[in-house]
Amino acid sequence: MLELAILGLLKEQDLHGYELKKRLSETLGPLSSASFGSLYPALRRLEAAGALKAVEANELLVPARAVPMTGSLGGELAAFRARKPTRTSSGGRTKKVYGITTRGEELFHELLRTAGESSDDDRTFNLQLAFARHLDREARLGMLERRRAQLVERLTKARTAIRTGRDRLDMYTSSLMEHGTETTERDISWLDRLIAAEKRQEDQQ
Amino acid sequence: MLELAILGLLKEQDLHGYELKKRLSETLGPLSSASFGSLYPALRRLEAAGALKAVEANELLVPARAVPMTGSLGGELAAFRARKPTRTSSGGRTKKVYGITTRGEELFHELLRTAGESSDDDRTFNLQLAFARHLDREARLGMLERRRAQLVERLTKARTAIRTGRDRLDMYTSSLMEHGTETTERDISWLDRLIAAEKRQEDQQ
DNA sequence: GCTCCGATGTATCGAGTCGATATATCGACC
DNA sequence: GGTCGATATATCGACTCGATACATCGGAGC
Repeated sequence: MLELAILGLLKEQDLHGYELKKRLSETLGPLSSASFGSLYPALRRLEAAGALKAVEANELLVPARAVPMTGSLGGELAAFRARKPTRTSSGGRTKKVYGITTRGEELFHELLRTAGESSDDDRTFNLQLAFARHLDREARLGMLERRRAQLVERLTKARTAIRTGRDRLDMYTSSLMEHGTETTERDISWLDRLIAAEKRQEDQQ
Repeated sequence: MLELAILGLLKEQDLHGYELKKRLSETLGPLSSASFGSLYPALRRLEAAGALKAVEANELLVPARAVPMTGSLGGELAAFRARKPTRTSSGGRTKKVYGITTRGEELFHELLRTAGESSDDDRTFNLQLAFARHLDREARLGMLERRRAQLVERLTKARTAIRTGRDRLDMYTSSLMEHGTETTERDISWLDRLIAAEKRQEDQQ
């Protein structure tokens, strides 16, 4: 769900593709990554869906030297158009800054609520949690409980797999599975702390 | 690296697609998953590369009732050919059992050694470890150390991201990152135990 | 000044994966 | 006899990744 990440970041601030990519890999760290090969198509998809609009197409090709003091807008435009053909095809230093639309905000909340309902993908949940502040307490609690249930199920299956494959499993595989279940247990405890904190705040209102 | 998982499973036993899928999602659990949409193309790729060969195309369409006692092989074949066209296109209960070739064994070891050299993908490493028993101690130690280095780097980046984004981060995101770094720390400790065990055995020889 | 390099920036391509779906058979249960 | 769920192979469209192409800018070094 790259769309969710894009919309979430653009909700806070208008950004262009390259900057978006940097924030995805730095700020959101390994929670989302994403490459240009998926980012730019995603931006076009979202723009086509009316969730984004190109706020500003900042042509950095505009020379630094001052434009003649005629104040003529026509001259500006002519110069702009004249420069365009120098770009043989795509690319270059042209910035395309995107902003989120009302439709985009709606889509964002839609994705934030429903993503991860089917599919217990870790990265999707991380992304949802990273933007959980945009949800009301009830939806947030629902999301956390749903995730908890998924992890409990995963734990059950993992334990069954360990019990079933006893003896057949070599040292490395069993160590891997053991460590995996411990990690899942800790994830559940962590979720429980988040849920408890959420309910505490609910009571205090 | 679905190929690695397939080759690893077929190294132990000849299997057909559906059974392979079951083992991938049950035995190897959430370490690998894989869907039919990637499994069958992968099988065809491996077969085309000469890493696998179809050991047995078990036509379950063969009727259970005994063939007339003529002992005529020609009759058998004719009946077999006659039944074929009843399958309009693909699918059905026909089993195609695959076996690994010498070329496949080579490819397996190649993948086992080199996979995960670039890209610190968790699932790839898990898969490598699950088949680590097929490597010699030296290669195994190298693999573990390489993974350790990747996790340490990930930890450093994560800590920098937390320090950099202090204050700007809301409660949910910081909790997520905190929990992420703790998990990575535990992964490193676990790796250290595996490395230590490996070196202990090395000494005892 | 000049040139080369690395960061900035948009974009596409091929290959691989997923989830959904189509097709078909089998055994079991009512 | 008829439906249902498991077994089985296969493809489709949508999405993602990593590599690559193209293009410009700023600075470091000569």
